[in-house]
Amino acid sequence: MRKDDCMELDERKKKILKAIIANYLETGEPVGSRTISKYTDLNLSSATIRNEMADLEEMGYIIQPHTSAGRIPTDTGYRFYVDSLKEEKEEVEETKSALLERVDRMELLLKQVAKVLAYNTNYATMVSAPNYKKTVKFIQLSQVDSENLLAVIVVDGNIVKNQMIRVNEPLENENVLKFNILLNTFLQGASLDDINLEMIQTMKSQAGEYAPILENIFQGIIDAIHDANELEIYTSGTTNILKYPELGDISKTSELLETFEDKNELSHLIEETVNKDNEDGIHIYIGEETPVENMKDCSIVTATYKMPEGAKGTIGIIGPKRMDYKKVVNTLKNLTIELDDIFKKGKEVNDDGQK
Amino acid sequence: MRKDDCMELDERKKKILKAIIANYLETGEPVGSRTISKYTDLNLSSATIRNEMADLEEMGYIIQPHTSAGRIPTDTGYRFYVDSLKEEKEEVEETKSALLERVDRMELLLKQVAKVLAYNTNYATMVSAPNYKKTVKFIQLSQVDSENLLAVIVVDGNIVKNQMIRVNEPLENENVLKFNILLNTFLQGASLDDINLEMIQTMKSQAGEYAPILENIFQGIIDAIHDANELEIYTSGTTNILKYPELGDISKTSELLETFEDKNELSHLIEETVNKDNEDGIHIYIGEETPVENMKDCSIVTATYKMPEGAKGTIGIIGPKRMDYKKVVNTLKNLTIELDDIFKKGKEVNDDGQK
DNA sequence: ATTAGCACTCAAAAATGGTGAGTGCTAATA
DNA sequence: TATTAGCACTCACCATTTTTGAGTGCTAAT
Repeated sequence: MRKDDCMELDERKKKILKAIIANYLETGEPVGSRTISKYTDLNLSSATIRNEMADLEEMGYIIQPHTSAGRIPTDTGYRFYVDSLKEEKEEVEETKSALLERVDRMELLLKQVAKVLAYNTNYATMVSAPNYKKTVKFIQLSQVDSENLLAVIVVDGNIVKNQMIRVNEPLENENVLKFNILLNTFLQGASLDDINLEMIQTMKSQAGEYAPILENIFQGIIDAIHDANELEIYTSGTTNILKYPELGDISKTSELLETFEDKNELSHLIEETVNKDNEDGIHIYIGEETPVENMKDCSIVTATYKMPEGAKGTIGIIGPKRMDYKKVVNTLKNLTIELDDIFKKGKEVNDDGQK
Repeated sequence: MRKDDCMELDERKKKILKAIIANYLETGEPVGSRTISKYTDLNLSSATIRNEMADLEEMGYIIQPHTSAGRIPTDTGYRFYVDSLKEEKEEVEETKSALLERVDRMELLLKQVAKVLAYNTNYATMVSAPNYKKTVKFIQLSQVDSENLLAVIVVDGNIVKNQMIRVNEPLENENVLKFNILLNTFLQGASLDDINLEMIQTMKSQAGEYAPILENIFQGIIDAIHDANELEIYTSGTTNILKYPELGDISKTSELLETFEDKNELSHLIEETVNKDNEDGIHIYIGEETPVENMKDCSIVTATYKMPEGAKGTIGIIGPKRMDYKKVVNTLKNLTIELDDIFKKGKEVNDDGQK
């Protein structure tokens, strides 16, 4: 490196670096100079390549797992590769996912998306429910038996929450009716934020002698909305993680699996991806870049889908750093497009004549 | 073996066999004659033990993984050991599970049981919902928006099922009311079996012009009850499976995990344990004894819990054959007792004054 | 019936050695 | 000046051998 020590990669280096990484993605073996010498169209001898590789190593793009072995990409290397992919013309090919028939309940739909994604990519996948501020669409209180009131709360997106409420003595039928009217009058269209002390007071005063019970009911409802607001995450294909022993020893893999089962950590990740929006909604975390401790040896690719109301959710995969980023990104894009479509249609259908 | 070739185990052999297995359970290493010679209180030289061990091997209780190694138990050996445990005085010690506070919803309760069990035993655990014939306790139909009817169905045990039903045009309010009365009149207390063609016909005739819609509603309700009747299974601690590499290579482990995720196979197993009842509700499957193909290298221990109505469910663990059976059985017994209690109390509370 | 003693076995660990892919460096070349 | 050919060197990987030690079965003595 005489010319210019702090210069950026010149065209040739780029080509070589890409070739190295592409090759490594295919084979999983450290790639040597001779291989590249033939692999690329620029006719260079292995010696020249070796010099260039030495430079690339010095710059931190590649590394030797041990002396006298070929090179493998560093996180920085992967990052370069992934970024360079974006500049290429993208032909979003069709992914097979006719599986995605119309599903009524959000939960089933998302679970299915997770499955399809896992099936298509062979990685561990996660799908988050859209994070919009849920507002109450409909509340129904019913006396189930002498001691149990059932509050059924439907929030938009037709997510249904049930909440059993213990009461000491059964309410009379007409009182249940009254309550229902009261509740719906005040709460329809309300989000969690809207339910403030003032509103509660007003409602209590209107409930008269049943105010104490109302207390109970409120708690139930708040719990339910709270519940609905919680970031729900569905995962699939977690056992795929076992297929990539490069992720390290069993104990690490096991920790990874636990992180997945747990889902708490995942929700951080997902919140980040949703908030840090960018052009096409695709986020790629490589190795150390990931915010989840246990996944520093993996890569994470996520995509954001949007609902017409503006709510957003995330679908994503987690796999080894050595992954077919092109294909993964493609699949994710396709799925988000499909999801967006489903929601758009759902919207059209759902809202006709109601608002 | 001169005395009597086909004789049962004499007292000494039993003692030795137990010692071998107990030791193996602890260490996981093949156990040799010298170890036993010191381990037991019967003062015998290693040579004598060796002779006895040769006999035990011939009888199929233990085996050498290779010549000139110690012995490890066969499935038959484990079986003997486990059976002999039963005869001992059992002091059911307390397990720590104050975690089990009162939980309202069955689903949460069972999930928690699975967790507690996994936490206490460090094995993969499964818990099945009780399998009683669910009967409808309460049905509520409501118009959620212009196109969606929500059927809320409560079956006993306060399990709530929601079912969105698409309709082409909204029902008038009073019709919804009518439907509710109609539905509850006919269906309250009915099990899935009770809903036959005749009943449907009768109801249809009473529904008058809305009969076609009824069709739709029925399907929804049948689906829901069906759903409720399905054997639900909750698992936990599945990653514990990774901790026991003795279960074989990664690919086998991975298959096992998939079986667990899938839950279909598990339901067979659980049905069997529930039906093949025995004295204390404990079932132990060792190795080849298990009905699930993928688990031939594991042991499965299950316990049955009972609800006052007679419904039964299963909790169980899956681990390596080399497992602390005593502790596991203990933990299971404790948990079932606790579960039985919870349900009994629930019953008392629930049924007062209703029937 | 039990035991001491001894030769034998064999898995697992450690030592050994060969192979080859790949490197860095130097000197020759275009 | 950039490229290349050539060469010595490194080191993971593999297969083979050696060593070790726990454990056995058998026999003869108690």
